[in-house]
Amino acid sequence: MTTTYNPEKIEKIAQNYWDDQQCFVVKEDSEKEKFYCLTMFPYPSGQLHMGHVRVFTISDVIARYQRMLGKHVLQPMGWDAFGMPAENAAIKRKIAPAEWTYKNIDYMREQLKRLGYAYDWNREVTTCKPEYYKWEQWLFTRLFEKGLVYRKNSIVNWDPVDQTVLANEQVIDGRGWRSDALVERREIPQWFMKITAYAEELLESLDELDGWPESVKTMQRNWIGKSEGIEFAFPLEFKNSSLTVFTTRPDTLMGVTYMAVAAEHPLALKAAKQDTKIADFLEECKNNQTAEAMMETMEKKGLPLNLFAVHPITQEKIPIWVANFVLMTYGSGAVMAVPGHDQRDWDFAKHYGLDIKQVIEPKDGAVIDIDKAPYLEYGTLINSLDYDGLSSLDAFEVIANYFETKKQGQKVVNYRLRDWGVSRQRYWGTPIPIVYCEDCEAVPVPVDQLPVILPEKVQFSGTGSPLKDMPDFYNTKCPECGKNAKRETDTFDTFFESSWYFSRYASFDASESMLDKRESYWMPVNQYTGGIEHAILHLLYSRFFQRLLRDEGISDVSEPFTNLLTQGMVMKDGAKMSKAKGNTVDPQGLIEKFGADTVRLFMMSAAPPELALEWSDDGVQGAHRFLRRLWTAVDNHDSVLELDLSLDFNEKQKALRYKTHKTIRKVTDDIGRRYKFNTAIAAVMELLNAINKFKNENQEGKVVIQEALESIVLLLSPITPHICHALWGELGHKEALIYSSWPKMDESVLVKNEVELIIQVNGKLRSRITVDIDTPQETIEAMVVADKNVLRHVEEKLIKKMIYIKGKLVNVVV
RNA sequence: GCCGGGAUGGCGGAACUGGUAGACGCGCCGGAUUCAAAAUCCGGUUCUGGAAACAGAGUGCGAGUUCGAUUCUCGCUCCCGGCACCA
Repeated sequence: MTTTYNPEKIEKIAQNYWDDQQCFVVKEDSEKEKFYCLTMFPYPSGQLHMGHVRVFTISDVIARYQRMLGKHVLQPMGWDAFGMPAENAAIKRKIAPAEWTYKNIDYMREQLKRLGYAYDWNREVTTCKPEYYKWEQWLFTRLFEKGLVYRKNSIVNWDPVDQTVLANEQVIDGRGWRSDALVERREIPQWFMKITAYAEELLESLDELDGWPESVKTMQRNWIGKSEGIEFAFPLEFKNSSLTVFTTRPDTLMGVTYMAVAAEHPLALKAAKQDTKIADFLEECKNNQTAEAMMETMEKKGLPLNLFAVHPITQEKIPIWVANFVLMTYGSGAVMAVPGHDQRDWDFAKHYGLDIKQVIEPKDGAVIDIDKAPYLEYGTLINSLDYDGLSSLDAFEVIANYFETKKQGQKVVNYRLRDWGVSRQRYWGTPIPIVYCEDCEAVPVPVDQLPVILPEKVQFSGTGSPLKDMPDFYNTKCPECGKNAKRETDTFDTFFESSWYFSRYASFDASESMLDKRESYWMPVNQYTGGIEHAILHLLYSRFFQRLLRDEGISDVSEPFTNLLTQGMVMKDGAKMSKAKGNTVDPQGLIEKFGADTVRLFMMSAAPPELALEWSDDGVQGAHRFLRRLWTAVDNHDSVLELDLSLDFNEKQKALRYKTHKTIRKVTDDIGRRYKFNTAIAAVMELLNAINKFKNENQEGKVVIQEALESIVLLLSPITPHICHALWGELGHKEALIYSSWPKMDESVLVKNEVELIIQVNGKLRSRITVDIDTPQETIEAMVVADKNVLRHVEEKLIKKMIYIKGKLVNVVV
């Protein structure tokens, strides 16, 4: 009797089975090797999009595969629930962010369940709940006591019409996205975490992260941006003060022809008081956007301050300029400009007609025209008085020593990494647990008063945070002196929540502490999967947080993620699929039409995980067709309950067994080592094609087909678990597939004594011969020379040599 | 601008360690089945020439190394991601 493949029905049956048997609920079990398989948790934006389906399926395939290897697998799921879109929805739809968020979570949880992921739903973590954010408030107050958090002024994008702070994303061509008003830079006090205190450790331990992609480690190294240089002062002319600069190229010291300071630098601010042109320029700089990409790509502009520094060695007068490209946040906010040997200094000098001096020449003494382009390499010093003839490297030491002995400067290590600004002038986030008191200043909220709960019933005006209009929230008593005081109304950056959620999954219901001893069973995460767009910020902050937890004594782990898989984005119309860009494809329709297995299979077969995947609606059909063919193949087969593989098989049967075991080997390697699910699926498709071509003649044939079909069902089960659950029963098994182990390939089936050799003439394929694997080289060469396809291409030409790669090819060079 | 990726048939991709370019799938073409269609099954499908055998070209562009390069080196072009308040 034939049945048809009905995904909706069989998927429900499989999911109910896993649910009833609590297959994915895990407890700590020291008897078994644990495997913590994690994906970056989603922001509950409304519906799942294809990027979610892709990353969750990748992780689920790995989790189910590891389970079949006998490991004790934890795969949790939760919600990165704070964030801007909830506030936007609140303004647009007049619905409170909390209500909108919880509704989205409920909908998306159902979508995830429909896709059949092997999650332990008992451990679900939602970051906007007080029982979660209470612990980051607690940690923050601990770090406050330790001096690892501090408050300082920093710059934000200010929308003067909406009277609100804008995210970089909300600034479009320098204007506010709603108001269209020109955005201003505004300095406000904000809270910072001292990630720079961990810069060296975060950098060094990258070397030991063998399970991370090299590209991500390189990005993090460059982001931390360690550079060794010297810091020293240029005295100011006629003044009893000096201008401190940092340079990585002290060897070019004699080539300094001007200095440049940032627009926020005290010297610039002072000069502006006497000169309206300078004041206007600083005013103009206030419209520069805060994003680094904007700073770097804008036109380089500057003005002389009519101030001069004195060169510490030559005593020459050096003009000081203010320039829009100098960053107040890096080094000392001032640079010594060496246009002869720095591209940006050169561009600026050319534009304003400043001197360009060559002080380095190439090691081979080649003559270069410094007027055409700066010379950026290391070399030999020239035009540098006593230092002439020194190499750049030697000069670094000599000049550094000169300043150190004169006590005018010293060698320093600088990092590009800046401290993490965690304050956000937004409502929908974790309240920063600080109280401001007139007498006691900033006071952390004591543990017994935590959590500081974010009120969920709010009205949104669209201008600024509603917390600022809620006296019930911000009016309080000072925890130290008891006087009337005001709460901080800023909230944490949402990266705060996502920097430790992975540990909380292990101690998901701990109510007395942030983490408990279950954390040490599960952490670190064995396999972390997520988008490449998180290569720096999220992954670096998480590595930082893990060290904070370690140094707080609540974790023994330093590195949170042992292995990292960065999956490429799902693109549509050439851009990342995202809600903000409005180019999303809703997976729901596809699931309803074809079933979860088809969607999972298609996502995994369309591209390898790391590659960006350009979405196309075609191809889903093909995946579905394959599953139907598989269903039919099992349906047409009479199952053999006892697999007797010691039978005497004929050549055709041996050939199918060879294919079966080669496929097991390939798929095991593709899923277990390479994470190439697309080629694993291709190999399984080939095996099914081979089964369908196989003409069965007898009982031995049935055994061989049974073996091949069982292999397919097992190999595919991490990718399409529902159909495999059903087919496993069809094949005669009483015990459910979920309890099966990963198939083992039989080496003896793969022994072959004949091999096909590729014959090339001058590297081009001309013929092929099949020989016994042990044929001696001389015999093979004789066969090659006699081959008529080879002869045609050799003709009268002289054979110069023959290259023989055993078991692979012969190349005849003429 | 800086940092990290990517580019292979009509399309998604394969070729893992320098050794058969195009596995597998989509699409398309032809055939079988059908009153007809859908579905299914069989065959073909890089381009050019050829009935075929076969020949030539071919992995973004330009050089180089090598018996042999999609793979390594150098120089470009274009696209994507990140650039610290999108998550």
